[in-house]
Amino acid sequence: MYEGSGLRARKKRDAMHRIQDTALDLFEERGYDAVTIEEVANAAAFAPRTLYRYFGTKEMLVIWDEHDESAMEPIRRRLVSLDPIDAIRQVLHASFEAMTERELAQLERRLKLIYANPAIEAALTLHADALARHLVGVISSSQDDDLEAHVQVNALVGGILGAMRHWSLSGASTPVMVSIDRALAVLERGVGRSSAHLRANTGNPPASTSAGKGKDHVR
Amino acid sequence: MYEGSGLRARKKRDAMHRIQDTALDLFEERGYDAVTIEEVANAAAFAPRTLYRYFGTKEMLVIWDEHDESAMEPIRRRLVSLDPIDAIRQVLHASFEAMTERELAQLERRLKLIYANPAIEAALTLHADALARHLVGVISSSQDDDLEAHVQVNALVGGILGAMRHWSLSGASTPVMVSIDRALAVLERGVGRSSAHLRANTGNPPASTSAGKGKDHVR
DNA sequence: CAGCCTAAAGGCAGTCACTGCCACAAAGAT
DNA sequence: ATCTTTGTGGCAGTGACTGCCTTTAGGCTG
Repeated sequence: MYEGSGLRARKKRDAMHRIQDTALDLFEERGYDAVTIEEVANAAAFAPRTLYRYFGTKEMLVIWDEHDESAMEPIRRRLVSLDPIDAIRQVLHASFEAMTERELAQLERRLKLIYANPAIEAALTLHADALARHLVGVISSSQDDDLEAHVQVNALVGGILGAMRHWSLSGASTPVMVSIDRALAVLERGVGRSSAHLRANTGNPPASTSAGKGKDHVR
Repeated sequence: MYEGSGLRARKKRDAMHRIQDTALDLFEERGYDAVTIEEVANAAAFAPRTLYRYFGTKEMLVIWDEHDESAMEPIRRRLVSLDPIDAIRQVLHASFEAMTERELAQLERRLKLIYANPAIEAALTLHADALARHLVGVISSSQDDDLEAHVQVNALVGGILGAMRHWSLSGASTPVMVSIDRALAVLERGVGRSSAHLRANTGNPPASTSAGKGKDHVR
């Protein structure tokens, strides 16, 4: 596993960018589902087998981000002294500021495709979930309560994804980071409390017994 | 689309239960990945095509819960007057109390399989996510802030899933509902604040510029 | 610079989840 | 009993993904 430099590494990264660009073109043009991996491979002049080696799955052609891999370390570093929300916020802010115009445009392109396509959005959720699991490992090893770490990180990741979806559904007009910032604020305040619509009952039990019929288990 | 009664409906539900039981047996015995849909179908004496019609996907053979479908209404009803956390908590409590011994055992069986198998866990995440989207629709139509609804519901669902995973990873010894209750408490308190490890900095900016290299975008 | 070695790319064949289509059977209405 | 409707079974196909093996090319050594 090589890393940053080396001709091989550069060649691979270049290839991945070319392939992703090609894929985004085709997906935008004809729809994600209507394009097969083989077509992308042909258009990008690579063997299908190679696409699979690079990206693993079809969805990753859209989801993949060059900088994702290197983002874990900074987060991990900050988690030692900061709570999860602040850690994520700082790293995200730094990332967005470091992005070029071209990268930002590419990101929006990808996000639009993601949220226009349930299959890709699903894959993104999974991807984020894997990241969450990673973070849980970091936190709970240096802290007391395991369950609390699980819940906090999962809620955090879920909340951010929710913000991104909302951003996408509402036209993607403002910068994504604004939505994410607002999401983080909501999470800090606590899920129960809404800004408007304030109420005082935080724990009265009853309501219908007639609804006893409506069971649910976990999901 | 029929509902509760009618002989056809009963027959279908019975068949689904039989098929799910068969599937769980096989999956536990030989591992989820090593069992094909066709084998499940044969063992349960149904056509593969029928399994797909009933369950849609292989993962749903494990995830499916008879009562899931009827659970949305009670939640929706409570969301009018309660905040999301209280609504979910009440419905979940009611559901668990209404469960028979046999149903509870089956639930644990399913959960063990789910969390022993990344593919199924992924599908569960997606399933939960779809439910979250539903809830967002209910809330944001009767409330002011769209984004807040997205974030809250997503965080809520994410947090519950986190609790369940933790419960599973830590041996599944206590009742699931206990873990979920604790998760809900964490969410109410706000993601930033941990119970122990209290700190006072909720918004100081800096830290490394050296970490500017570590970018990340969104996912 | 030649030649070796290791790692990556291409090609092939196969598996399996999932789908559309059509013929058939059984539930429910007349 | 007959008609209609709705669900079921079988068939053939698609396409994502994998293991395996061959070939190519980077990267290092003398």
